[in-house]
Amino acid sequence: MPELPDVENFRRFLERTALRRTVTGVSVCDDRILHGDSPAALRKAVEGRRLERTRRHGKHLLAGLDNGRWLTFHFGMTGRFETFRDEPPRSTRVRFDFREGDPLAFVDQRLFGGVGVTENARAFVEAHELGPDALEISEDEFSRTVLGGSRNLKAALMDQAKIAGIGNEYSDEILFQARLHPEMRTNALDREQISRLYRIMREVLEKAIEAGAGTREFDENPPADFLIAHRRKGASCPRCGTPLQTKKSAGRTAWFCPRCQPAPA
DNA sequence: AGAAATGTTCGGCA
DNA sequence: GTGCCGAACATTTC
Repeated sequence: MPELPDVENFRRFLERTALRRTVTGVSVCDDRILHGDSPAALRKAVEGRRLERTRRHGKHLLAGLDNGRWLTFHFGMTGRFETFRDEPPRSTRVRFDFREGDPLAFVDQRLFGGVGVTENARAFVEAHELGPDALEISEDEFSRTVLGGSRNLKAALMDQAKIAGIGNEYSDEILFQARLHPEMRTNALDREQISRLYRIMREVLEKAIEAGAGTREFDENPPADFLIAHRRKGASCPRCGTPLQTKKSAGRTAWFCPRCQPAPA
């Protein structure tokens, strides 16, 4: 679930709770979250260091330490941060203790996320073959790289190598707001449609961030015109009431309104 | 009880 | 190289 808007709010949360604090302890509760790296190496790089800055690229979050290294976080499908006083929350995989303030838990029930350390933030982004962040990409590059070629439009929006940060849920949301069918071909879009899609992509992501994506607040009170909250069986289009349709492709489910997002010719 | 959900990586196919 | 597909990974919820 965590996509660009969620991770942006995790970044802001990390700034509020951990920035300028010194890490006194790192406890790895489940080694699998390190994807083969050793808990000792993580501890050695992080313990005694101060968190000085944060950065987000697509769905990845990095936290800069005062030794020049970066803590890296990916949230997989169920990852999130939580602070606590006494007992760490269930499914805590890594626990960070600070000189002052409450400890921080990296929680990830399904273990698809990851925590690590890297020497170089830029090299990290390159190693993961990530394209520009979805809120940084220019309209020109969006048009040339994301929509270049001839491919399924929804798949193009989710291609992290071309544009980083959009996953299954937000690609559905963007296409719903743009009133474009997920199975349109990228080369079928005209200039005007491309411009509009680019603008709506930014609006959706920004609105989701401001509405608190990734927090309980968002789950309880998602924007009323968003499709996201309706992505479940038996739901209808929040705009016209038509029953939503799904289309499965490569293991992902696309949700869309057959009336607002008519099938390509 | 079995499928579905989600993101990334990887192997296979045209 | 391009584009698409499904499997694998782990876990809980329907």
